Amino acid sequence: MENLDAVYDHKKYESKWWNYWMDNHLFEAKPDRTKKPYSVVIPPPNVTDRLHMGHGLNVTLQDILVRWKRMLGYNACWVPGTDHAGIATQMMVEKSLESSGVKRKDLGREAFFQKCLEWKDKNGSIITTQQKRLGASCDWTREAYTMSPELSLAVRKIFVHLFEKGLIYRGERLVNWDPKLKTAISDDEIEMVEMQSQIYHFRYPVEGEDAYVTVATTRPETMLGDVAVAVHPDDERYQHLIGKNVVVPFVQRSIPVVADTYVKMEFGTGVVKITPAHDPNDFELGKRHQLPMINILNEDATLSDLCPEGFKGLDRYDARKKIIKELKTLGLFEKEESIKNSVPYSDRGKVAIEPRLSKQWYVKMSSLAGPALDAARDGRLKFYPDSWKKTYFHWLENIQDWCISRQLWWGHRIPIWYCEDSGHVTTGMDDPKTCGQCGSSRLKQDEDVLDTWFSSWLFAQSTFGWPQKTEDLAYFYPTNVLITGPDIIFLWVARMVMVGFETLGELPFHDVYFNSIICDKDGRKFSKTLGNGIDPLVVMDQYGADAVRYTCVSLSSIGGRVRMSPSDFEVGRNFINKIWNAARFLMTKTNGIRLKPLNEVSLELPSKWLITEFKHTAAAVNRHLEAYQINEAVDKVYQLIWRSFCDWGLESAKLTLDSNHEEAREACASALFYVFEGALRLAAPMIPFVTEEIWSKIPRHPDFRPSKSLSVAAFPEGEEIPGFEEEFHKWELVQELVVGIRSARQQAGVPLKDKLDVYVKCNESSRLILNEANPWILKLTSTLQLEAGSDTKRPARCLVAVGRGFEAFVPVGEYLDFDRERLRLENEFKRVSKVVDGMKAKLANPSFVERAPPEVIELTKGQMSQMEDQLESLRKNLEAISN
RNA sequence: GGGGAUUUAGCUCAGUUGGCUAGAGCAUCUGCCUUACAAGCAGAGGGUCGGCGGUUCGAGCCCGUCAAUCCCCACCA
Repeated sequence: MENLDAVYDHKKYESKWWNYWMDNHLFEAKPDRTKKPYSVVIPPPNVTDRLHMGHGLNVTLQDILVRWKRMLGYNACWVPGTDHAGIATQMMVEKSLESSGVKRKDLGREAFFQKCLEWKDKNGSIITTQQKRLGASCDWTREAYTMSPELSLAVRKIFVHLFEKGLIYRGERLVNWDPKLKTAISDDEIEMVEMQSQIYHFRYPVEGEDAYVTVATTRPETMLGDVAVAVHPDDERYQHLIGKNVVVPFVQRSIPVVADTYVKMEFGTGVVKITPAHDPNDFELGKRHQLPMINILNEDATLSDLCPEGFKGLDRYDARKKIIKELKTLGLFEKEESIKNSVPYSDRGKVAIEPRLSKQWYVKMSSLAGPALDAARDGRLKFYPDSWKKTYFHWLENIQDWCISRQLWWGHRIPIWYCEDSGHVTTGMDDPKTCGQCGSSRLKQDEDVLDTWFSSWLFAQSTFGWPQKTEDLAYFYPTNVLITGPDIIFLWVARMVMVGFETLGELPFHDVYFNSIICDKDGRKFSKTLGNGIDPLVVMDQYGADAVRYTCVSLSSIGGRVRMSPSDFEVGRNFINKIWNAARFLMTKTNGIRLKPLNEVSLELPSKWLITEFKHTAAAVNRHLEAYQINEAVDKVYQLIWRSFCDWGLESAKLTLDSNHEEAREACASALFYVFEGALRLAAPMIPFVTEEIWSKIPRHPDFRPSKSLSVAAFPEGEEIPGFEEEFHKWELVQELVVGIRSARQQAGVPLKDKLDVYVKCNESSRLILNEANPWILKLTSTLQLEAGSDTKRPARCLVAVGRGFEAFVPVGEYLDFDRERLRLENEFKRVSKVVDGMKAKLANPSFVERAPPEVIELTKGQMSQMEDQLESLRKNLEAISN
């Protein structure tokens, strides 16, 4: 027999088993029609990412499900991969270039792209290395990357497909412009930040009159692009102005006063300045009134050449100051007020975005949304928790067209070519050489790249080979479940569903599990700026991957948020330590004992109980995992190993194992290994490293088929053993008695070393059970001698433990403190009488007896008579002690 | 403005279709170095399940309402 080290050294075993799994290709999956597939694609992290606790939880949840199904015999395929992260990567590379004094533009497109490739090769594998450390049982030979040739082909295919279907179009409209990154971003990539702002009131002189109107704005610099002022058509204050012109100061532009119901009379002054090129509402109003659009911003948010001297070239915020100053000089400034408003910020660039007029490529979404909505409505697509469905519906029902072009260099270049002669626009799976309309060869490809999500939305099919008709795709698609955060329900999940229908006419998955958002102990999201994050790598170093996995998952129920502090991981570490020590003890204690199949040995009561506990747990774990109640499943395993196996199983087994009854020892050891080995298999998906190490060292139980790794051993399913259920309840009685005696003794202050006698009053069937369990009861309660029977008399100077169907007297002689014991019994009496009163009232209620199901009534009756007996014995004992 | 989530022990949370005396971990208190584990063992205390109302024989669970906290979406001249 091999021995286990005194202490579990996670560093040593994690790498050992990882290498073993990899060397034996245990997680690789190929289509195999003899097995049922179970496939999952990972939410691809950005190549720029470092593992944080959110990833940690997400990866662990997926890994538990995948390992579980793999052990159940499914052909489990978990596809890993990363996302090229257009904006994030470009920012990183630009930053590192700038630190050596190089600007992106100076380098040029080709060279910059090359730099990005280099950066990706060097840093892009960090996150995947970290996922592996957690034990992610992906098929790592399938590692996907959104800019790989295969996935790029899929991107090209869907683009061409949508273009030809008329669902991709180029439009000139206002986009969310990130002036730092100098690119458009989609509506879903902006974040509204509430802040204290100033609103400025100033005057526009009415043309040809000695009058003015007062407008209010938070962005006065946009006045240089004003093309009208608007009032409500019913506003009596301004009727006389409608149709007249006012003059924009600085540019001396004469602009009309228009009437539009968009204007709210009660807001501000009731007059709105209209800047169609820089405000979405103004844009719409401008279209209604055929107003011109004046683009006053450059791509870096400095004022454009359309602004007058003195303003052009100024940064937007400098321009704001200057405008105010000049308005004051002109006597047109009225006042400023402080208000709270929300300002759109770029998610990535962390600067205020500007609505800016530009030409971009869009996907028309409304027709794609239909099937995605239907699937969720009719239940083919399920969310866990279900409440996210509303969010999903709301977004899809109000879906906006998707701006997919980005003014970046890092990404999939848009496969669109413009003919410089005819202006004809073309696309295709192959790069066109000549214009399809005029035959000219002067073609120019679009400069922009595609939104990164335009590649990751295809992840469920592109990673299996789409658009090729591969065997992988036929076998593994659709995937079984998507596990991700609710924060990307629009950006990713909904779009995956839409493109799933569009590419293969099928849902990409039927279940979506949304994992919790991880917060610090004060309930704040982890963020870099707060510095409140817990680095999974640090805690893994400290406590081990298994401890981190266990803690993470046990803390997070489905959905919601989970508060986490670094000390929480001690719980996980303690659990790992407990299993390790249990294994050590079990192995040394049973050294040399032959293990036999369970049907060849005669099992003792506690063994039968323990085996039944294991079966119950196994069934519950499968049930919970099936329902995505993963924390519940993990908790069940914890309780089995710690509470049932260690506290009761091993403790009571000590007796038998120390005896010289060889057959009993064999039976006992066989049962212990049967359960422990099974528990390891139950725990393996959750804590794969430590279980694998122990499993490799413990002797093989003859009831199990050997396998080359615990990772591919059979997962226990909890089929019951006939006749054991009754034994199970017998031991439960024993447990109640043991706890009762221990409690009475301890409360009375009897030292453990003092062995006392116990006299139990109970019925005949209980007596038989207690007799059978006699040696264990003695052992577990420091009892010298136990007598049980229906006519047991209460001895003098004793403590009493009253349980379901028994009364246990513990004569303690000197130790008896009458007051203390009386108080204890009184409290117990109060507790029980409360319950009895409740039940009495229930049974006295005629409608309860009439309408409740008979089995419930029977149950209540049985409980009540039992509790009345308890109450009666408590009363008698109180009486006895008071005399 | 619209939608969602949460509220259960001092703390963090379970509680799976309404039905056994509401559970766990941590923390606290008490006693133990009882043949593996003090990162442990044994015991104890602690909850009118956010408030109110309703449905029901029966509510932590279902409905309504109020309150608090948080999140998402929309708007913000």
